[in-house]
Amino acid sequence: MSEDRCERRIIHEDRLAAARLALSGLPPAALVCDLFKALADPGRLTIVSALAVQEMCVCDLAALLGVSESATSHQLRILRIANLVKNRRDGQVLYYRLADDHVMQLVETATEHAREAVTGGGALT
Amino acid sequence: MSEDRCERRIIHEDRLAAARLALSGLPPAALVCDLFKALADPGRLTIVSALAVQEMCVCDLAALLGVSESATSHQLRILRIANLVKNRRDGQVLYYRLADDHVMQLVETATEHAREAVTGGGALT
DNA sequence: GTAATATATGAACATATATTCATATAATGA
DNA sequence: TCATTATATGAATATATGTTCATATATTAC
Repeated sequence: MSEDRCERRIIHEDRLAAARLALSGLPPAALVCDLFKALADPGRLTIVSALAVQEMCVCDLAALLGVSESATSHQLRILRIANLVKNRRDGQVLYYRLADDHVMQLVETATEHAREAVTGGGALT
Repeated sequence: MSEDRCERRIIHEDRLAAARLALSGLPPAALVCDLFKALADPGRLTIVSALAVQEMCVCDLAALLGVSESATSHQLRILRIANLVKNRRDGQVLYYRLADDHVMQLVETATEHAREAVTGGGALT
């Protein structure tokens, strides 16, 4: 009759407590995670990298990605909701730009990490 | 008979060229993107945040996340493949730790961004 | 050697996500 | 006002992803 949910092993209760304490001071993981989710697509990452250079409109970005403007607009919506990009209207055209410095910093750090993985992290030839 | 694939509008060809040039100097987006994908899950992000404090074993992490050790191990594999975590064995126990400083830097920047979105980015009451 | 513990991994299934297509909105020009 | 251009968005479908369950591997104890 009893539930068996509590039979988990806990080797280091002290570490568990320390981890819980540290996590309690942070925003919910799901919230922070949404930011990474927004960057976790090659198309959206390309958009962000391009916007690091200059602001661009939807049809430019669509051409850059080689996908439809509709698909591009959907991607931009996700980036907007995650507060990664902003836009300004000039007539019929919406120009997108990065929302703040965090975005570039994230992409730069990730790019650096990727470079090291390719360069230095390979097999010990 | 002809394909209509080339009818895309290109408003700013100069910007498109500049973006292409900038992108050509970067690692492929799909590669960098894998890093964000690895962090784009609340469970994995929680693991990384916990490992920022101290190294932990699989069953500790499973207890922390409240999921099975199998699920935790699958998540750790993804983090390992993305070069975000490393482990060392002590007897039967594998202790996981962050792979390098980039990881913490990424999570810190993202956390900061999330905090600002909640704090400052809210509606203009 | 066998048993037990800690972790890893493959397959299957359920959910999440990205693109396409059709349609809606917003701004401009006639 | 009507047509056109630029972008946004909803629904549907196809693919990707996470968890579970069963099983495999590695280490230690006996």
